[in-house]
Amino acid sequence: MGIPVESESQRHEFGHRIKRLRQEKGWTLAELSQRSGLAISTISKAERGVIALTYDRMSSLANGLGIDMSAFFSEQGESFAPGSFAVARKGDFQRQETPNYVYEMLFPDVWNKSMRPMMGTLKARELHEFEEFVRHSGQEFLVVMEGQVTVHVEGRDPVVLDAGDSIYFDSAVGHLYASRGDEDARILVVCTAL
Amino acid sequence: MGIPVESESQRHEFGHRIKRLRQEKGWTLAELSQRSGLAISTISKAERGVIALTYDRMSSLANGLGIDMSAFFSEQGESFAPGSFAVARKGDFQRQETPNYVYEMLFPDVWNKSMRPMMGTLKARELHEFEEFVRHSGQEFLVVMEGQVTVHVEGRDPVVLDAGDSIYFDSAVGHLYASRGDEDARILVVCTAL
DNA sequence: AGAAAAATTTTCCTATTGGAAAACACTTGT
DNA sequence: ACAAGTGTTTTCCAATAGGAAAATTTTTCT
Repeated sequence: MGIPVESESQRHEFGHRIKRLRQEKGWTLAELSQRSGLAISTISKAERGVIALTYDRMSSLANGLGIDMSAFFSEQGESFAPGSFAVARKGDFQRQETPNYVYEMLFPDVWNKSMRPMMGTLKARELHEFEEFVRHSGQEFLVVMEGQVTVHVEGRDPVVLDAGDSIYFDSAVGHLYASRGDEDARILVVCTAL
Repeated sequence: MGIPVESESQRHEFGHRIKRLRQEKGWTLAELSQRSGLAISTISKAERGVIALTYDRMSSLANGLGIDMSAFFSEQGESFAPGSFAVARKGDFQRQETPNYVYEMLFPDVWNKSMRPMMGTLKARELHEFEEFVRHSGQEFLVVMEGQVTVHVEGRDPVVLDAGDSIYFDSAVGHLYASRGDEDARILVVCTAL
C-alpha cells in the first residue's frame, strides 16, 4: 500500500511517456524487454506508474528505445532535432517575471536547445542590499542593447556596461543585473542550457 | 558486491552532476536534504554512484535543487574554467574577415567557451549565386541589431529579418547571411563551440 | 596543535524495486 | 464457440534502494 505521494502523479505521467515512445515504434513489451534488457514485468509496471524506476533501469530503457535520457523529460515540445530551424519576430516571446527581472524567453517551444537566448528589460531602480545572487550551471553571455547596466558579480567590484558592451562568465558565480541611471535598460542574455 | 555493469559509470557521472549542482549553490548535504526531503545518506550515496536513485527520489531532488529534471541529463562540457569572467567594451574585439563577412569575435582570449559570440557587419550587396553555404557542427543564434538581413537556409525559402528579429537553428544546415536594402546590417551571432 | 563544530560516509535495518513465471486478456483462425 | 497464439498484468521472492543514527573525516576556532 503506502501513502499517496505528490510525486506519484508525475511518475504516472512519466510512465505514459515511456508507453508512447514504445508504441510509436510499434513495439511490444517483449520487444522492448529484449532491446533494453529489462524484464517485461518491470516495463509494464513502470508504464503504469506502479513502480518508480531506478536510474540504472531508466538508462537501460533509454538505450533500448534508442533515445537520450533527456528525451524522457523534455515536455511535449519538440526537441531540437537535427536540422531544426526557428524564427522569432521582435516581440515574439514568452514573458517571464521574476522578483528581479522581467525577461522574454525566445524560442520557448524549441526544446533541448544548447543555448537559451533571452531579451530582458531592467527597470530603473536601486539594487536592494538583501537581494540574493543568482547561480546556476553553464555559461552566460550578456550584451547591453540600450541604457546602462551594472553587473554585480560575487567577489568582484560591480562592472558598469554601456550599450554595445558585453560580458561572458561562468554562471555558477553569483551574479545579478541592475539598470543604472534613469532609463530602463534593455539586454540580451544567452545562457548555455541549464 | 555484484557484477560491474556498463551503466555503473553513467551512474557515477550522474552523481557528479548532482554534486556539482549542489555545490554551485553552496549547499551542504543537510541543506539539500531539507529542501528535497531526501535523507542525507541517500543523497550522499547517490552523489558517489553507490546507489541508483529511483524516479521518485530524482524528482524530489530536482525539486529541491530548484531545477527541471531534464537538467540532470543535458550534457554540458566543463572545459570552461570555473569562475571565468570577461568584459568586452564596445569596439573591443578581434577583427576577422572572410570572403562573405566582416565580423568581430568577442572574447578571443577566453578559451574553451561553450559559446562563441560575434558581432558582425554585413555590407550592403547582392548575394552571388555561386557562393557556398556555410555548415558546421553546433547550434546558432542570430539577432539583427540594425538594418535588414536575409538569411538563406538550405532547402528553405530565404527569411527576411528586421532589427529585433532572431533565428535559432542547427548549424549543420547550410546557411548564409546577407544584408538587404541600402544600409549595412549589424548582427550578433552566437554559436555553440565548434 | 588540539578541541569543537560541521559535513560526509558507513552501518544496519526496513521498504520498495526488479525479474521469472504463472495468470489473465485479447485476437485470430477454424 | 473453442483452441492457439500474442500481448499484458499479477504474484512471489530475491536484490537493491532509502532512512535514522553512529562513525568518520574535514573544517573552523582558539
